[in-house]
Amino acid sequence: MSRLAKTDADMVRVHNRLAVLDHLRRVGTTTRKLVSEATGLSVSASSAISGTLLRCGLLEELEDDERSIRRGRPGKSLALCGGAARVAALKIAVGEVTGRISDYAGRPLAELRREVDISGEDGDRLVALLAELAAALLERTGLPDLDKVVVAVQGKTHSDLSGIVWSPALKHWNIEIAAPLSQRLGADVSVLNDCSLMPEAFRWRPEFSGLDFATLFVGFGVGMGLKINGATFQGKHSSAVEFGHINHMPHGALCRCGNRGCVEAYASDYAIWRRATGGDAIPAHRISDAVMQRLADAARAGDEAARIAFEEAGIAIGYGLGRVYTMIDPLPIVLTGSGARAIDLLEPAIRTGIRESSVDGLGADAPFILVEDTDALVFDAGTAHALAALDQAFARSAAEATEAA
Amino acid sequence: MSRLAKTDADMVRVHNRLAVLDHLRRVGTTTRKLVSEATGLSVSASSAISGTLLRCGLLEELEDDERSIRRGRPGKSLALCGGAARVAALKIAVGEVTGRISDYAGRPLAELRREVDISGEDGDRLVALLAELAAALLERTGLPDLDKVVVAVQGKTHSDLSGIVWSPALKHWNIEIAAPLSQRLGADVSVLNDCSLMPEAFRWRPEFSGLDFATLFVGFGVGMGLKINGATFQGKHSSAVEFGHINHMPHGALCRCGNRGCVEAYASDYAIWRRATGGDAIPAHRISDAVMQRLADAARAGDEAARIAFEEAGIAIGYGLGRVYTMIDPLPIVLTGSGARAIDLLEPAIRTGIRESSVDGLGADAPFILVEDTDALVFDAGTAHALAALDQAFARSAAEATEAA
DNA sequence: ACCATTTTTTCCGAGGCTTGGAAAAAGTCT
DNA sequence: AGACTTTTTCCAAGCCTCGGAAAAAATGGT
Repeated sequence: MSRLAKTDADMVRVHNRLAVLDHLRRVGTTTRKLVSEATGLSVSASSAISGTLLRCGLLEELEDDERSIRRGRPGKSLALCGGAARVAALKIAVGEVTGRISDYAGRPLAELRREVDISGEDGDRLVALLAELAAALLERTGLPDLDKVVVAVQGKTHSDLSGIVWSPALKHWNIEIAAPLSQRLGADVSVLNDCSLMPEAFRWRPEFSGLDFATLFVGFGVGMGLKINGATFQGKHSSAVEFGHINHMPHGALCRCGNRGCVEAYASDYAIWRRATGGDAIPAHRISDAVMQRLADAARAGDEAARIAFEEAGIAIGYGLGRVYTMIDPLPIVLTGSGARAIDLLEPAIRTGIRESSVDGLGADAPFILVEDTDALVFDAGTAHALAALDQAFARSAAEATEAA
Repeated sequence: MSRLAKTDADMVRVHNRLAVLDHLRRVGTTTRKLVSEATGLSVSASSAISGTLLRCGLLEELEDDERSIRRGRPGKSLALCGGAARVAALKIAVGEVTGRISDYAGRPLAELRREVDISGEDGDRLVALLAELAAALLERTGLPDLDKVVVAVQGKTHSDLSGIVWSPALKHWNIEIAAPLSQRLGADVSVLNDCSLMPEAFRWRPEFSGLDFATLFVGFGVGMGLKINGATFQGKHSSAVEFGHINHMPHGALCRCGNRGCVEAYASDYAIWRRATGGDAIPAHRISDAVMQRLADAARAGDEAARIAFEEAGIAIGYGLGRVYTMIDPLPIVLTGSGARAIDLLEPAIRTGIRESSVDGLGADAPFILVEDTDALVFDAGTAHALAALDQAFARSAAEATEAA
């Protein structure tokens, strides 16, 4: 019925603890005084909150032996205590399951990759595979258990973070992951779409602070993540921001999703490949990075068919971005995937597409930021998402810890 | 630097007062007990806050002489005190300037319409015209002054709510409105795009509570408003959600904005008219509602050219919605403008368009809610926006009022 | 070495807002 | 008129944060 709920002292406490943790995530190491300046809290409050978090074991005081430059009592350095918790970011993709485990400070502890044909797996076996991967990761670190797990999935996921609706990596539909995996691992599990999760990787990076932007993956598929009004966008029904399936051309090229004219049907690896090689069917298997690399080299060397394929891909991406810009606003783009490696071939066409499809050509000069390692980006994003969830939980539960002291 | 700011008792007080005001806006009249139940506040707190707001003159106790049905002490009815403030919603459109003044309870007090050719006006004269309109409205009500004014504009407005970037109603660009009009009227002024403002009209309507939806205006232009994650979307750079200028067809029909293939170039009055009459130029003058009505009747009577014109309009709208749905999520649509009157001609094509352009045809069954009176919708929206701003201001300043008592 | 200076941290009382329970108020029902 | 029920008010208590004072920990100068 009513939309606005009350607030009380509890909320204030939770919010302010979160503000302190958030500041620490941004700067890595700080002092009570600096916390006070960054958050606007009084030094007394900053000191009190830091003390509580220290007693909870979330923070630790560092023994810094560097002689201070300035006069006066040097501030005691505070940092997130890595040992306070462990999180895992797992990734389900075509033909592989990968994962990274990190400590509470965000430091990676171990990474693992399993190349397996998972296409035929049902829910039970997929969960078992993920659990086994998590166990193997834990074993490498010698640590006992996990506190939070994020599963990033190629494909559409449920908006309640419970599992997979559909994935190109799997034949089965509607696979429940979160609940059974959570039971196995004894940790909270969230399942999200890999592309829409990507902006989380920049959550605490100072150069992206307060900035709205989009992440764009161009590869075997085309996907987008949106950071808007300071929050990573999540749809109500599905993982959303299906940029690859925004229609580019009515009744256009055939897309994997069954529709015609999607951006993906022009800009994904398979679309570029089939356009360059003269077909119009969807290849049964994934086009390898090596093949795409050769195709790009051919285009650079003057192969007309290849050049046109990349150009049309760029136009489709550009029109898609222009449409997004018209709706939302021009945004900087973080670009990753095989498209990032072929940016020299794509960029002019992308900018042409934006210019032709947005009012006054707005956004045609939006900056592109290239990220080479897509896997690392997804791990960073999943880890950040997991840590943010933990911070929230810890800020809430620190109430009990206060009494324990 | 840091994103999360501190919270303290002041914030709690402001937030909770706002919760009480918000509840009152939703239900109209309430009691202290009901406030407590709706907000989650204790009855003591609810009573204390109500008392403060009463002393501030924002609320009033009603003498309800109806005999209570239930046993026990009857709750004393509380309602927003209309006399606490006055707000105006002004509207700038092609060939007219209109306005409505309302009291703090949201009751309309007067409406006025000036049909004038404003196309050649510069900033000063436009501000003077608006000020004169506001003064005339005030005079009708016999009230002294305004507390908040919202100006809804056809066209693009600055995201800082300061004025107009460009409007089809005006020849001049970049007209500053808020600051000079505010100085004249002695009230805070906000300038917003009419279409993106529309969702505000439903801010406190119970059937839209907590619901994300879009408002779609189809008429002389095509515009959209977006309520998303509980907030009315506002772009960072411009008024945004330029649905009418989302590209429908690369290199397609010529649009007023200079681009080719915009949704507006297929779905607006002028687009439908020129398609039906066989031209491809943009008519110099606005197509009247009467002409559009006749065109619709012709289509219903079997005129093939007219039928196709409406069908192509529907397809363009449908593809546009499908693209939005693919990005965000399927949303209910509140439809208004001449397009709402021709919904019988448009709807099948719109749904076809959505089906062909969204993954799995998702959203093809999204509900359409028709609103006949577009002017009233904009006034409702402007008034709600103004009242929400006042509530926020009052909740903040009630601090001083506490001491005054 | 020693003391003044500077800066950070801790400690303590005060103030503000909400809470929960008790008391008061204002009706209905028998 | 008295019992009962429900709403409202009143008051002590609990949690935060804030501001200032005191303590702590380093540097710089003599």
